[in-house]
Amino acid sequence: MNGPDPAPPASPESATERTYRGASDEQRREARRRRLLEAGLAIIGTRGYAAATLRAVCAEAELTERYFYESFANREALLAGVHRDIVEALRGELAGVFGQPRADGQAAVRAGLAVFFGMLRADPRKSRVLLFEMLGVSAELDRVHQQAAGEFLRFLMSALRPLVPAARMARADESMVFAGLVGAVFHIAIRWHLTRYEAALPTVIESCMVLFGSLSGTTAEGGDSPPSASLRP
Amino acid sequence: MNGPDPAPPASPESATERTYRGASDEQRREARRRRLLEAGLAIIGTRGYAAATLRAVCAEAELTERYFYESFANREALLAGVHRDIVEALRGELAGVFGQPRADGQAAVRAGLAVFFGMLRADPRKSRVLLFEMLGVSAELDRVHQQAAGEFLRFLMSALRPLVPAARMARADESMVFAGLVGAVFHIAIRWHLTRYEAALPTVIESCMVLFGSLSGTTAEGGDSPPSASLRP
DNA sequence: TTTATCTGACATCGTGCGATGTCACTTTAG
DNA sequence: CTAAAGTGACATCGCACGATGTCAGATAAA
Repeated sequence: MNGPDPAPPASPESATERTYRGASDEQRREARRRRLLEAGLAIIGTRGYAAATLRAVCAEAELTERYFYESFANREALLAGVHRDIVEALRGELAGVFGQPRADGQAAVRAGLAVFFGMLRADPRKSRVLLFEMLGVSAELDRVHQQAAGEFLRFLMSALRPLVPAARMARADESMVFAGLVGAVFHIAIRWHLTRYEAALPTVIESCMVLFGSLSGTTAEGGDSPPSASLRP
Repeated sequence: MNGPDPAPPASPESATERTYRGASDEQRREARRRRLLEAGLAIIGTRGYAAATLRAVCAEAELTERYFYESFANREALLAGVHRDIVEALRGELAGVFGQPRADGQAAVRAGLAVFFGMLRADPRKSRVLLFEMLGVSAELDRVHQQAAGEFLRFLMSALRPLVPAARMARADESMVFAGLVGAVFHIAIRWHLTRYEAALPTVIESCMVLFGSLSGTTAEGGDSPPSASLRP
């Protein structure tokens, strides 16, 4: 009567597969994870990381604490996950802009800046996570933040580096200069956020281009005001 | 027998004045405050703001909790105080550099950068407080951080603005451009800190000057390498 | 229907927080 | 000397945190 292995009851690693409410194990896990990430973005992006307590996040996601630890080791991992989603969305769009080498590097950089600032203004919660909440939490997250800045740095260098005369970098460190430019863009974004996105998007982009333009040898292209030397406010 | 008001026992505001161990009320208060600030710098600057618990700070300062509340309303106020000391020390030294208008604006900026980066390298704890621990704690401290960046912005504009041709700023926002430069300097400082101050100070300064140089019309002054257009790594 | 898994609400544990209080001891003022 | 003020080492309170555990009821597979 004993059939050939009728049930695999205690399979190691518990590879049990079972549908529940019409969704597989993986699908349910992933759905919960996405809900937690969305809740994390909602809370961290509006009230800050300190307000993103376990219970607050779980209440926002309408899940219990157990499912938090199913997807994240701790609060910090949630912040890292939210940040990662934002950075990957940006990277995806920027890769489309900088993917193939363009003839006009400046135009590519303008398009990239439009993507970056456009996304931040479209969802200020992402601004807050990307620009404010990542620093000072832990050394690990500081590193992640720096790594994300490095991503943008590579895009910038790919488009801008061929335009920079080597003599300009004589006594400087090239990667440090470009890192400074990324910091400039970030800081301008921070100001823009704190001033509630008051300035127009083209003004923001052109302000960045002024900084980039100092690298490439090109001077102002369409100035209509006289080059008065010194003016006091 | 009842003399004319022999004792002012319940004077309002308790304006009692009395020396203790050779120091007045105010002097003792101030000494305790300074010890707490030093303890705060030691802990926040090495283990982070999260590690600066009330009891940890009081233990480091060799004072009791009562004296913490004598000088600070809460932990956040301590961080603000530590930050304020750092910013004021920097402002004092920078005021000496940028105080009177110089003939050579670039030299003034170089001197200012040397002060800034020199202080950070001399005490990396201050770097950490100034560049890492201020962001993401609270909206109030974000504002304080932004205000400190504004101080540096004013120094930078005072020395650099007369050199910038107005045409360069045609479609940009001037204060936004300078804010970007401050952000660039901060970001370079962050990288320098995270790489344990590996690069030489003059290299750091010249990397900043490359960014500033793009504003003023001046091109490279002492380049000894040929202006090869495009080079691949 | 029975059995095993999944789910959600809640309890528990240790810790640190802000805040306040207690009490012996030291130092100064009268 | 005596009384008052300053000091330091702790204790205590209520609360919320991160983290982990418990257990009854819902759901699907046998």
